[in-house]
Amino acid sequence: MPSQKLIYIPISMAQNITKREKDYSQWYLDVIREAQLAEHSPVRGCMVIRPTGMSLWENMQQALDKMFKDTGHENAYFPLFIPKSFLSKEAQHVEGFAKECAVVTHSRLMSVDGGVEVDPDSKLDEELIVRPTSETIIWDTYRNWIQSYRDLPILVNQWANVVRWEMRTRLFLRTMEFLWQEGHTAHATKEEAVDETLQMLEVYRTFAEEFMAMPVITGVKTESERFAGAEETYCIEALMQDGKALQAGTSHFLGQNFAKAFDVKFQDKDGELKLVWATSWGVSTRLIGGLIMTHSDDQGLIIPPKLAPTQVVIVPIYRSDEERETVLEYGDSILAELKGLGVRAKLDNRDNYKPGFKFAEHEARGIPLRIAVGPRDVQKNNVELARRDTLSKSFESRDGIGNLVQDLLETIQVDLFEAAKKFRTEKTSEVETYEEFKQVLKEKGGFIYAHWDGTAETEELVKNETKATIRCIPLEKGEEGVCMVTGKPSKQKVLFAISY
RNA sequence: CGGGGAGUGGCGCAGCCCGGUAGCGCAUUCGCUUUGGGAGCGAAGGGUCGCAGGUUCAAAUCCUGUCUCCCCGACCA
Repeated sequence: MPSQKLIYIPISMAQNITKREKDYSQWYLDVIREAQLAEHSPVRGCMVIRPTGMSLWENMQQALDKMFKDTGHENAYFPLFIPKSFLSKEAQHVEGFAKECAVVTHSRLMSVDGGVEVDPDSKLDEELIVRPTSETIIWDTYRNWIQSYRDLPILVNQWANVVRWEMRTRLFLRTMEFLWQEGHTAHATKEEAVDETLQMLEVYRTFAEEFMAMPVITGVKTESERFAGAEETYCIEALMQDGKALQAGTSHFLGQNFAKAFDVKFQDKDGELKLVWATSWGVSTRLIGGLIMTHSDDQGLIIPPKLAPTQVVIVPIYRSDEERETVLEYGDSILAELKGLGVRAKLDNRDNYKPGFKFAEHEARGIPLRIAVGPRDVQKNNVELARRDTLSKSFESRDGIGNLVQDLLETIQVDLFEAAKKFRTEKTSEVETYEEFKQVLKEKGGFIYAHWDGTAETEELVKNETKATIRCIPLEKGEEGVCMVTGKPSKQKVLFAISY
């Protein structure tokens, strides 16, 4: 776990900064700033994603999108605005989102004394809601797309922005506007829809663990944590370095709720008119927050090789123009070799920064591997290779560097996952009594497995008394027992944690 | 939305208590010297002190309102 004190302090600046006490949030914000991922926008609770952050997101998008396509999905795009009446068609759905909607009421402005005001004459007949999620507008559309069982399944995904008027925001983890992907599928049978829900949960698990190197627990949400309008919400839960849990992705089995609300029926093989079964699933830019809080250290961000916009940076070291020329030529040849192997590499030939500065900067931005080359290396046919995750350095032969880098990138990917998993294991406890639960939560935090009687009352009680919530009922079945609070029977232990 | 803290050149801050017209470090630009872990010296540019009112001869400083950010609660991907 990072010391939470400071990252990236130029010695010359230290005296100015060290005065400031830093907590985990501040550390988190510092990583974002030093890695140049994002910043606050002039609008409350929103953020500007900088190119560095965007290319990271694009890599995540690309990997996810491929996994969606591989499982038979297609991309589509639905409108940003949802007529107010649509939202009220599914009772639970409105209830869940009503409190956090941005509402468009007018369509024009007018000049008044050099300023502008809303033109009262432009009031809309029906207000438009800026989508907090797209189930309603999509199911309204699906009604027209679906008549026969031959029209099913519909397997659609949308990459979009959504707006939720949050009371309290946090860069990446909870912004008012965020980028995400939302899959919306329609099926002829319940079994097929349930299978789809579980399949997408597995896609998310795979992405989190194999690409983000972020271990997750898969499970089902309790009724109180369920998505508004869903029959069942599945999720992946990750553990951050400060011991708090992060819901990293959700996959919902929506039953026939939206089909009923939007009157989406199909004629089946047997000639009968039936309601369509639905799923929806999504992950958002919150994943970037999860990535930061899983891997970063006091030197800054650490990006797993598979997602890193730049996987290897080559830093040339030289004194004279003559040396510069030889070293850059040497660096270029390495760059060409790496690129030829499909490695995302860059040569940092900026002339206005010294090598030490570049080392620190690339570390802050989380580039997995660094190759430093100077006159001595050229002479010996060497390179200096430095790993971001372990901060270790070694000298390697120039020959075969491409393959070595490829291997090392894979190693780093695996090591990051293993390190995160080790951390999670250490931060995971299993308790039998409520006393033990409270003590562990206070002293150690992290994930706690405990028996629960399955009632919302007990869940609520634990939440009120300890702030810990049931993150999920793990899919991996455990043994039966008795509830730590009430002593009533429990089918299996559930996962508790304090969450973001 | 309730409680606490904060908004001053691009970034990080001091100045505010006790009003007198803005300063430091970093960054930027130019020059010379430097370059294997965040370079040195010299010179230069850049701020109507979050915004709006008020008090005053005079406001970054005092008063009121408002917006935004951070932390703690309630809400949530």
